[in-house]
Amino acid sequence: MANQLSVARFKAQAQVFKALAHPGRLLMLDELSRGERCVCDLAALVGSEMPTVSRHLSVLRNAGIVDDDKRGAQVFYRLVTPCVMDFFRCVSSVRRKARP
Amino acid sequence: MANQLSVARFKAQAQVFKALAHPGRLLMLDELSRGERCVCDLAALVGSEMPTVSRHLSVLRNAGIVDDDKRGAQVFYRLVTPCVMDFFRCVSSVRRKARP
DNA sequence: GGAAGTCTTAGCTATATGGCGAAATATTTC
DNA sequence: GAAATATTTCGCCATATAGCTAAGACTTCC
Repeated sequence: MANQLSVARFKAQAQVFKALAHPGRLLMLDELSRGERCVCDLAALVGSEMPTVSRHLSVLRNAGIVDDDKRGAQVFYRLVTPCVMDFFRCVSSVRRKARP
Repeated sequence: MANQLSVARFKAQAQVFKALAHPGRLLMLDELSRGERCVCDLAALVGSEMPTVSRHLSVLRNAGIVDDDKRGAQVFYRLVTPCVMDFFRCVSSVRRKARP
């Protein structure tokens, strides 16, 4: 059986993948790859209610993928680790091999 | 609001991330990166019952990440898209920026 | 300071996911 | 062909996730 150290490491890594495992969150990340956006912008983009979007953003923030910056009444989110976007190329190649 | 095409694309991508969003499955993928393994090997590795492991493997197979090869009474799984392993480096850098 | 705008938190419900044991299926061995 | 081995599928329960509305907190505008 695997040792505890690697189990803990994979548990932490799984958290990051879990944060990426939602279409709406990927859509928001794609948008954030072109610059910071406020919550209202992202809510309009994905077409969900603001509380829902706020929750999604907190998931991404807790995973260390985005960061927030409150300016006035608005909160702007931005991508912390742009390498996340590089995943998509590989994911596309995975998808081409997926069975329906 | 986002167009339907990109929504569909992100939905498919999210499926791949969802398949990666489990510590046990990451552990198995790490093992498979060193060569093909039968289900019983992987079950011993993660320390779960075989039905559980078999289910995890079918998730990975449906996502296009692994493929199976039945030889005799055993079924061997192997990594189809090794680029998946490259994710881990980036994920590590994400984790270092995550808030606890 | 009250109204309007922006965002988050809380409470609720519905659905998805993960684990197990039991049962079904396929293969080898005797 | 019966017993043993390897794997998958099924049925069950417990927990996690996602969406909503309502309510709370903060900022700006008048």
